[in-house]
Amino acid sequence: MEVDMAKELPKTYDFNETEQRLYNWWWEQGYFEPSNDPNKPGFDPGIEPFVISIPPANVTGRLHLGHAIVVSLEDLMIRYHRMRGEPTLWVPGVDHAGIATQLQVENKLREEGTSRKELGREKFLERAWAWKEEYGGIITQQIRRLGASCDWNRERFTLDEGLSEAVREAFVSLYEKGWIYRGPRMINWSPGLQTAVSDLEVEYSQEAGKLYYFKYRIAGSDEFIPVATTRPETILGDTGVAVHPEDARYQHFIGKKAIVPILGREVPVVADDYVDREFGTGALKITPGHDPNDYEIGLRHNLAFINVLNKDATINENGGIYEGMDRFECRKKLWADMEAANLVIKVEPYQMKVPRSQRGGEVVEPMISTQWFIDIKPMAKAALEAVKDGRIEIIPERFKKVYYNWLENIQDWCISRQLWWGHPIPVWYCDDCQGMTVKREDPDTCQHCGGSNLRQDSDVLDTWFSSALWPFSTLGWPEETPDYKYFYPTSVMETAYDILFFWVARMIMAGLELTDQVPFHTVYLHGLIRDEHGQKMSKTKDNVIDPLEVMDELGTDALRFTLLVGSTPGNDTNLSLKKVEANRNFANKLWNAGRYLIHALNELPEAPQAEPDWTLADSWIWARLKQLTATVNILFESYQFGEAGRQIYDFFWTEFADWYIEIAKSQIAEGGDRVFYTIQTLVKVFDTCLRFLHPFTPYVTEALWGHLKEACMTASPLLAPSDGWEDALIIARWPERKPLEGWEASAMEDFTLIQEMVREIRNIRAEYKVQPGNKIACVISGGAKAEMLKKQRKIFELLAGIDPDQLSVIEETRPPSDDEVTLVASPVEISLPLAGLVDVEAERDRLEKELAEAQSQISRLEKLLASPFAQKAPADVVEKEQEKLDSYQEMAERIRQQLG
RNA sequence: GGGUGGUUAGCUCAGUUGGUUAGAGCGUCGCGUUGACAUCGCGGAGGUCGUAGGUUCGAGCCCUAUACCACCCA
Repeated sequence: MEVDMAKELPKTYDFNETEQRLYNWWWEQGYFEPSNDPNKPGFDPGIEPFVISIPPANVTGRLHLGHAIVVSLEDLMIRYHRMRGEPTLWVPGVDHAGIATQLQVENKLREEGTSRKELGREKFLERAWAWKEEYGGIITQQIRRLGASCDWNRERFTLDEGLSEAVREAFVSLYEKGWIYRGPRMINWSPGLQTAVSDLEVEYSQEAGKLYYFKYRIAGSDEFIPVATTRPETILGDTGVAVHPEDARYQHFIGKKAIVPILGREVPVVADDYVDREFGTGALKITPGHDPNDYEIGLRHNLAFINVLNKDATINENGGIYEGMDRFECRKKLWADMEAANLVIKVEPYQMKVPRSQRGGEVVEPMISTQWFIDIKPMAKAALEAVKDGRIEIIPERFKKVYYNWLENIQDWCISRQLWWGHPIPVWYCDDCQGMTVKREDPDTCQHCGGSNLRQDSDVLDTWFSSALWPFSTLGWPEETPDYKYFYPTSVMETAYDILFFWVARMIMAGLELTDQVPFHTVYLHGLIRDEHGQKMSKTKDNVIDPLEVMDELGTDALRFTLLVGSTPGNDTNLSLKKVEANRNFANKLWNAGRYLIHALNELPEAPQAEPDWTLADSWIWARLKQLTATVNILFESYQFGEAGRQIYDFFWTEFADWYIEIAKSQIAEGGDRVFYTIQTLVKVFDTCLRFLHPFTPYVTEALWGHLKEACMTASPLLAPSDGWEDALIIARWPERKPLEGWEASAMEDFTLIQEMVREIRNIRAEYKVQPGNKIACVISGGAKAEMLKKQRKIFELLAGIDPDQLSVIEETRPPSDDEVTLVASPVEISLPLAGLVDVEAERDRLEKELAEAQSQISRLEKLLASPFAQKAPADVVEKEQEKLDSYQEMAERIRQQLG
C-alpha cells in the first residue's frame, strides 16, 4: 500500500467514529464467544475457562455509574484472560426487578386511567411482559456501549423458562429438606407497595421525632407506671408493660394489671431484663404485634399478639374508635384524647431511627404476617466455612469479617412478596382438605386427598431469590447442560460491596446447597462511585454524572480508564469530569503517538544490513519495557488493576512519548540500519503498550493497533511479533515477563544520568530566559562517563538546545570561570558558557545553595552510616546509601572547586 | 453499642512483603506553536503523610491510644 497512513489518521482521536464500528466488528467476528465451547466441535474439556456472570441489571434500569464500574472491571478481567489465551465466558443478563417493574407498569396503567386491580392478574402480567419487551433491552444496549465483551448469545433473564425452572427446583428442594416454611412472623410491611419486604430492604434513617411520656394506670389502684414511646398509635396494640426485674421503682407492680389508655384493656406488668432502666422512664410498653423487640418479649411472656393495622396502614377494627384512621393521624388524635384523659406526662424532642423502605422511602411497619421464610442458618454455616477454609477468596480481605459477622447473626429470610410480577410460589392449597401441595410441575390434584380444588399461592418470590441462583441458573442448572458442566463453577464474582449480603452471600449459600460447589472461587468487591467531593450522587443534590453523557462527550475509553485507574479495590471512587477529561487527553496522546509511528514507518528500509547496534536510548527503553512488563503482570495477578493502569500510563507518557520518541526522531534522521532498529523498537514498545492498555481502553487501542499492524505489514515482514500479527488486538497475546539478561541495569543508570543532565540544562535555560530557539554552547566534563556521553551528543542537541558545533565532552574538569554556569550532576559537570548572560553574583548564590544542600545530605548520610544502620540493615541497602554519600561528596568537592 | 474505611500538595487521589527527607491528575506561576499531539511541550512553586505514644538500625506503611469524617451492622 502506498498510502501515507498518517494522512489517513485525523489529528484528533475520533471516538464517535470508532466505538460502535469496532464493537459490532468484535461481535460479528465472534470474539465475545468462548474460544473453547462445549457445544461446538473440537471442544477440549481439559482447558480451564475463565468465567464471570454479570450482576444482572434491573430490567427497568437505565445506565448509571454503578453499571459503568461493574462493566469496566469485568470487561477488563475478561479481556485480560482472553488475551492470555484462556477460554473466557462473560454471561450477561437482567433480572425482572419485581417491585420496580410492577411500579412502572402500574404507573403506565394509571396514566391510562386503569389499574392493576381493575385489569386482573392475568391481563396485568400480559402488560408487564409487553413492557419488558419494549423497554427491557435498553439497559443491555447501554451496557454494550461501554464495550462489554459479553457473550450475548447466552444472555439470560430471570423470568426465562430455564431460570424459572431453576427457581422452582430450588424452592421445592429446599422445602423438601424442611428449610422453607410458612408461618406468621414479624415482618416489615410496606403499606404503599402492600407487600412484605425483607430486613435488608429496610433502611433506618435518623430523624427528628418525639418521645411521648404517659401514664399506664394500674388496675385497682391510683398508681401508674410512667412509660415513653415514639409511636403512640401502637398503644392500641399494647398487650403488656415491662419493667426491669431489679428496678426498685417498679418492682411492686410486677404481676399486676395495667390498663391500656383509652381502650381500657387490662394487660400484665411483666419483668424482663431486656428493659433498659436508664432509657426513658425505665418502663416499657409492649406491642408484640408491631415491634420486633416487643415481639420477642411477647413470646417470652406469653403476651397476646394484636394487630391494629390494615394493609394500607390505617387502623383496623382492633383500634376501637380509631378504626379507619391513618396511622399518623391516629397518633395525633390518640395523643389528644389521652391529654384530655389526663394520661399525658410530657413530650420531648427525640432523635429516632425511622425504618424506611429502600424503595420509595415510605415508613415501613413491623407487623405480624403469614409469609414464606427460609430457615437460613444451616446454609449460612456452610457459606461461612467456604470462605473460612479458603475455597472462596474475598478481595479486599477486610470484607471477610463483614461477611462472617452477617452470616453469624443471620435471621430467617422472608422470601414471599405480595406482588404479581415475579416467580409464583410453587405451592397449591387444597380447598377440600386444606393440605399443601409443593411440586416442581403444576399439580392437578392434591397430594393429600387427591382432590382437584387447588389454588396456587398468590404470592411471588423475592427477586433476590432468583438472583441467588444466577451463576448456575444462567448456565442451565438444574439441567446438566454442557455449559453448566464446563463453565460452572464460575471464576470471579465482581460486584459492589453494598450487595455483599443481598446477593453475594446468598449466591454462595444457594450454590453450596444446590450445586454442592462454590459458585465462584473469588469475590472481588469494588466501591461506590461518588462525586468529586465524595458526596453520594443524588438528584436532589444535582450532582449526578450520567455515564451516557460522559461517553458522548469524552469517549468510552476515557470513562473506563478513569473508573479503573481512579479506584482501589473496595474503596469508593470520587469521579470528576476533570479526570475523565485528562484521560480523554491520554487517549488522544496514544492516538498521536500512533500517528507519528505510522508516519515514521514510511522511512523504514526493507531490512537491516547488519546485526543491531543498539543506542543507549534503545537499550534503556527495552529495559524499562521489561521492567514494566514484570510489574504489570504482578499487578494484574494480584487484582491491582488500577495501579497497573497508572504504571502503563506513566511509562507511556513520561518515558516512551516524552523521551524515547523524541530521541527516535534523531535516530531515524541518521539513516541506515539505525532507522530500522529504531522503528523496530518503537513498534515493539508501542505494540506492547497497546496490548497492556487494551483491557482498560479497548476502543482506541484496537483502532490504533489495526492501523499499526497494517502499516507494519506493508513496511516489512520483519516487524511482525514472533508469532505473527494476530487478527485483532482483542485476541492478541498478552505480553509475558522475560528474564533479565544483565545489560539492563547499566543502560537504565546511564540513561537516567542523561535525563538528569538534560533537565539541569533545561532548568538553567529557563532560569536565564534563554530563547527556546537559541542553541547554546556546552562543555561536559564526563570523568568516567565521558566515553558513554560522547555517544549521546545528539540527545543534548535535540533535547537540551545545545549547539552541536559548540558541544564538547571531555574527561577532565574545567577551572571555574565567571563566564560560565556550571552544573554539577554527579559524577559529571556541565559548563554552559553563557557569555554576557551570567550573573556572577546569582551564580555564586546558586552554587552555595547547592553546596549547602549537598553538605546537609553528607552529614545526614555520614550520621546514618555511623549508626547501627550499617550493621543491621541488609548489605545492599547500606551500599546504596554509601554510594549516595560518595556521590554527594564528589559533588560537594566539585562545587567547592567552582566556588574557588 | 459493635465493626469497617478514610484522614498524604490548593482540590481529587495513588503509594501491598517497612529500606531512608514522598508521587500523579487537575489547579497555579513562568516560557514556548514550521510536521505525532495546544486534548501539546519545557521549567517552577507547593507536603513536619490527622494527633500522641510504641516497636525497629529504619515507619506514610506495623502496634496502642485518640480526634474528626464517611459507611455497615444492631
